[in-house]
Amino acid sequence: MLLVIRTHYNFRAVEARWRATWESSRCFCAVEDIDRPKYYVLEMFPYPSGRIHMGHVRNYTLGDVVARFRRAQGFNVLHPIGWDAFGLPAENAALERKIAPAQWTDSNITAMREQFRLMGLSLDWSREVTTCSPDYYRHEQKMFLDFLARGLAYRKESLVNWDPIEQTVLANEQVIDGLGWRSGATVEKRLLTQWFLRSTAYAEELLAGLETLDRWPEKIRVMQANWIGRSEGARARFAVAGRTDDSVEIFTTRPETLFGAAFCALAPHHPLSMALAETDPDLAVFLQDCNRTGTSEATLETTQTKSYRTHVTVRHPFVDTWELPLYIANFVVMDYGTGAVFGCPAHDQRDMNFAIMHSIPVKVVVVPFDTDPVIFTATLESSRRAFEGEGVLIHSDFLNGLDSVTARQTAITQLERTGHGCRHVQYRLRDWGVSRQRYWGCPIPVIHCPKCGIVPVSESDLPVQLPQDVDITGYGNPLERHPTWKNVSCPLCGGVAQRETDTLDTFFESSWYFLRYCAPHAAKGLDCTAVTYWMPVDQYIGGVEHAVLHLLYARFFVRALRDCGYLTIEEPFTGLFTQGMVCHVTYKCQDGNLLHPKDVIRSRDGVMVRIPDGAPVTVGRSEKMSKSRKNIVDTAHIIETYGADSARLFILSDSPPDRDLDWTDAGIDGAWRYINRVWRLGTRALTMQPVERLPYTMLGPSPAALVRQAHRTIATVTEDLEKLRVNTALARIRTLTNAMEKFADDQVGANWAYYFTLETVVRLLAPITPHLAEELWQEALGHTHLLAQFPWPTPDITLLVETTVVLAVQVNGKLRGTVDVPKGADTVTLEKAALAVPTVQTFIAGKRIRKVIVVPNRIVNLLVSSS
RNA sequence: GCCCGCUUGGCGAAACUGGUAAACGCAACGGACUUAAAAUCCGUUGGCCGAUCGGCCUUGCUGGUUCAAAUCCAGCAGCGGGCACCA
Repeated sequence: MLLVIRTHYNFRAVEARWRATWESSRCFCAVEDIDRPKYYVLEMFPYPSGRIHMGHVRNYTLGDVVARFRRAQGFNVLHPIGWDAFGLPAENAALERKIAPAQWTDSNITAMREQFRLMGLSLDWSREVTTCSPDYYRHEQKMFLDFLARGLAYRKESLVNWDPIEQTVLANEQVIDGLGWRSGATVEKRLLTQWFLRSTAYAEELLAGLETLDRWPEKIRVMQANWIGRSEGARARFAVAGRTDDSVEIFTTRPETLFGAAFCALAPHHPLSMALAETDPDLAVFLQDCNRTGTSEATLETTQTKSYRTHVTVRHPFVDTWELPLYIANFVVMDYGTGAVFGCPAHDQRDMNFAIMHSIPVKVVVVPFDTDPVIFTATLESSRRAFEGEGVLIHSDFLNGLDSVTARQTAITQLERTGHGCRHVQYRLRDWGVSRQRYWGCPIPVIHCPKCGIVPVSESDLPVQLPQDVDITGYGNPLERHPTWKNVSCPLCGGVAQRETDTLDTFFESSWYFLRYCAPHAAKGLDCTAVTYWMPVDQYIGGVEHAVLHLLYARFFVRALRDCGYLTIEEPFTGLFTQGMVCHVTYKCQDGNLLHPKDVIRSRDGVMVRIPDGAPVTVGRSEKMSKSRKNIVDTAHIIETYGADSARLFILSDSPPDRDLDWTDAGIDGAWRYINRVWRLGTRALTMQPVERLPYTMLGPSPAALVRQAHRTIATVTEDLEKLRVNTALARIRTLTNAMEKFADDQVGANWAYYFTLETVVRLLAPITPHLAEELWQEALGHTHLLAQFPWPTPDITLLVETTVVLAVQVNGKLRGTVDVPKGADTVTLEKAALAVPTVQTFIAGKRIRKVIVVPNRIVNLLVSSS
């Protein structure tokens, strides 16, 4: 059918048509094929909030560009999607709207699935996975049991944020300025027995593995390395004076400063602190006081150092007769190292501050190299600035005269020899607490039996399903309060027992969903053949906010699964791309209230005003789109007005994908205009005489130049897309379409050159604006098969070779002219050509040429001096 | 406090390994078409000076290396991100 020439592209009809064709042809469904190289591209799966936002559009469009590009390159592409469906918002919705979390989640998924479809993404919907489905979480319950059997899952007491009004545990994000987000009650710290995964067992491996991730952003690797936080040092034991059984074990990175020790301090939750409090009522009060401190960052920042001097003293590990005071201090954290420190005021600023507060004497044991110890000591004491650098040891018995690096090793050796300590590598990384006292999560499949203790649910009883009939009130844990669900008989003794009512952290589901996509309907959780074929993910794309938690948990989880025999890989994601945020300016009217972009319009004078009354509006800086800033642009509305291709094109234009992007109305208009320009280029092909393919050598000069430019564009766009530089790829394509618009002549082969160039543009645009490309491919170019299944173009490399180059000519380093020269010309020819440039001659006339620098194919620099 | 980034026209940006700074786009301005508007098309657009040809300056700031620096080095400033009583 001939295309009717119109000035406007009917995106509604075109997009709907090709979407339907792709879907019915199932051309995006992946099938394992060991004869073809695979490519696994994955965007971080969405939480089903109910609507897709611009961040999603950016994320999935980028992924789709990669998927379509790699598919065209001949890879067997896996590009799946699913839903990260457990989590707190569903419970909030249940509370606010009296709708069951499952129902709320389901209807959100239905709505979002439709919105994703409208974007024309080349997703394999046959592999859709929903994490709140028992078919999904039954497998992670099995994994949990395997972890438990291997000692990778365990229980221990841990501090949680406790809301005394809601009688519930709060996540850190739910604690705002030390208060519960809903109740406003002061949040307390409570010790609760919780489930943990032993992620610290993999600290070294997770750190070393970062070295192999050369297709990850450096920034993310640094963040993970810092998070894991490896420190080398020693543990040392200080015996408690007068109590033969008790000792205080500390960790230090500076064991060489032990002779400068002035005190020891314990965390309030240290077992010895608790033990001492039993016979010391003042200490008990102090410990209670410490528990009341909030956990938010703001609170931590303003928290004063609080400490308590106990009645006991501890003995120095190197000098048995030397006794040091023992403090309990709130700045010592229980879950790092041993929960105890020794204080060395002269060489640690925080210890110095502590010493000042408690009038503890300062003993200098390290002086900077080539410095007088007496003068230095005096200066340090008066300035009250600790010296934390390297230097020479003094007043330190067997360490005297050593440099601090050597002394560190000597001190450790001595600790080990005397049995008072040992070398130790400490990580900042903590074990992953996976317990949540929440309803909408995966139930932890264990049973608590008064006789048998913790009993795993037997495999045949999986999944442990969430009850449907829960009452979500906002108080306590709904599973705990459910009348019958938790009551079961013990699988071992058959006696009365209770289910675990904690559910798993939602990061648990996201730690293995990418494995499930490989065989989403398999009876086993992981199908070994499919996982071996598809994994690892070749290109993972998502927001930088997951740089540490999700990406680190997943890396740990895959290793834990490996050790349980599920798979053999180590790193789940060999390529990672972190996209920037989508931002928008904020609008504020004079009363200080924020206004939504749809309530604001540009007046005739060019200033922004409020829509109903024309009241002036101030434009604030561009910030990440969010409800609270009222700067969200509605995705559905944009797609409805401009079409998916325009939205995709805009979001990929201009800004490099890893940087933040400003959403502007002008920008989306510009994308829409460009789509129409390409459309018109397509319609122009229809008016041409039937096109006959001509060999390049028969083309006239101008058609030949266009064809050459098309080949060059193929080469550069391919290179750009390999590196996800979509903005520059688009700039190249635009340059080519600009040339097409200007191209008008009747030289030999003009029609062929135009047709070929149009075909090139269409093929290069296919990953970016797939509907438009498919339409032009079939309707304007006359192809009868799907472009979505057609190979990527390859440039004719013989046409990429330039015969001439523009030589820049500088005089004394300043550009004075250019000249066309044959490519590869020798230096003598280049120098001659350079000297002949008229604009150059005016600058060298009457001057002496001292030196000539010739860089073939690039530049000639003439150094002249007057006279 | 510690650790990372980043800084180029009015704006988003480009520039391979040090070799013609500002490609591509947005906005703006001028023009064509139109009764008019929109759409479209054609121009101009880093700054300063100069009638034109042209000249001088210009990649956060100050220095350095080099025939040549947005790019490399040192110091400083500003912005952003991560971690944070981590011993």
